[in-house]
Amino acid sequence: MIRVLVADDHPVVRSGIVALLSAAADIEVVGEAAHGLAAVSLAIELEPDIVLMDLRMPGIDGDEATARIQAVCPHIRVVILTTYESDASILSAIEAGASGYLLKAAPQDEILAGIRSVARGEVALAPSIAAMLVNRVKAPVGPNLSARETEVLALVAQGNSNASVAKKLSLSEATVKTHLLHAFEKLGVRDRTRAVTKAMELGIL
Amino acid sequence: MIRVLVADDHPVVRSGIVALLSAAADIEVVGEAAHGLAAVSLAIELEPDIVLMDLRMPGIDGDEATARIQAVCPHIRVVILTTYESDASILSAIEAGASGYLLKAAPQDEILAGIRSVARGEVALAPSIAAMLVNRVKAPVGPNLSARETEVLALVAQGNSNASVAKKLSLSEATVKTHLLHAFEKLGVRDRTRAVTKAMELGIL
DNA sequence: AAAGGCATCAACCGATCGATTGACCAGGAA
DNA sequence: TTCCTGGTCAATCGATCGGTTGATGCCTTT
Repeated sequence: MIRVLVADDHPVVRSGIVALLSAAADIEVVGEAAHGLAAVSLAIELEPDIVLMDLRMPGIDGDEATARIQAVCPHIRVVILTTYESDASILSAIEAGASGYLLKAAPQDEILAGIRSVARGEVALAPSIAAMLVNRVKAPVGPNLSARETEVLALVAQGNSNASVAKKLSLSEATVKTHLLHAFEKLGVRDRTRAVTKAMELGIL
Repeated sequence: MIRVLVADDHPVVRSGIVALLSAAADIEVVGEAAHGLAAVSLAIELEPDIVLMDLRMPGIDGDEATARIQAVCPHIRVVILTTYESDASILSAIEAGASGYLLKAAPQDEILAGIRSVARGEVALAPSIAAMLVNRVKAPVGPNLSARETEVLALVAQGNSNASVAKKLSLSEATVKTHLLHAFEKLGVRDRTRAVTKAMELGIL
């Protein structure tokens, strides 16, 4: 019997998940949490095999909750079940120690299969997520702005002029320009405004 | 008996909603749709009292589906049940003809109460939504960019120069500048880059 | 009819930006 | 060591932008 703790701040969604899990003969829902903090304390108290967790929750979010659970009880495996499939959220969830990342949009048996996979010690990823991660690794085409370049671009995004950025970073204006130009090249862009929007699209800012 | 059609692309969520509704003695779920188009055709076919609809759906989204249903069957009332509470999505849903806007984060009985309200001909809004609308009306502090200003700013966000924007909109450069300056004023900003990021923060772009 | 908001355009000017070129230094990889 | 990357800086110049002022015409509201 796989013992599962369900954490989701939406009552409707939570009850839907619980109903789905309860209907499976080999899965037992041992607890429910409505926010991140409750998920952490319940996980420590109940020691479930798996925590099925939403990312967006009031207070501390799924990432943070996952990290805290992993810090105390590394044997508990966390599976993220969420609506979103943005690059950033997936990566940060996996960094936080999640063993699975499933989408609410997935068919129900896919979700059940994912939970069983993780219970067996495997890693469960939704197909679209897996594809995305493959792309990440395969094609580092994602423009790697250096730390400095990102820093400069972030200040530009806030409406600072080159001179203003230079002052805030204790640099010469020439250096700021250089960093920006390098960022432009990497982003394939010709002006600061587009650089900022593109960086945002790519999740760099 | 209130006859309800449930439209949501997430199986887990949909079954949760259906379970909730079915448990209510005065509500009957007459159909389920997994995407916007199905919601429209099922609504027309089944003529439910209420369509309970998610906003984000594959193909045509909740807004569009709502508008189409209202166009054909204005007596069917649409209630949006979603995760999001951004200004823009709420307003466009209401514009599309929705009679209610509830959040999945709400307690279950609040959702049921909302459906019953709409069935009685009232308008049901989640408390936080209501508060937001009040603020909208009370404090038009939210910068209202004119259509033209927004259009210009959007092109600037894509990296277009003033001249380039002028060309694309068949305007003189002078006019583009004027629009941008007005946008700067309204956004309380001094340069184009910050204007773009601020507009994004405010959900204008 | 008058007033105000919006869109349109013009001319001007100083400030800023973007492009280019070239330079120096530190640190890691080959 | 040598090569390469990343960070630092400078000088210059044309292009672009932002601010300002002022003007016209079209709506809607009053």
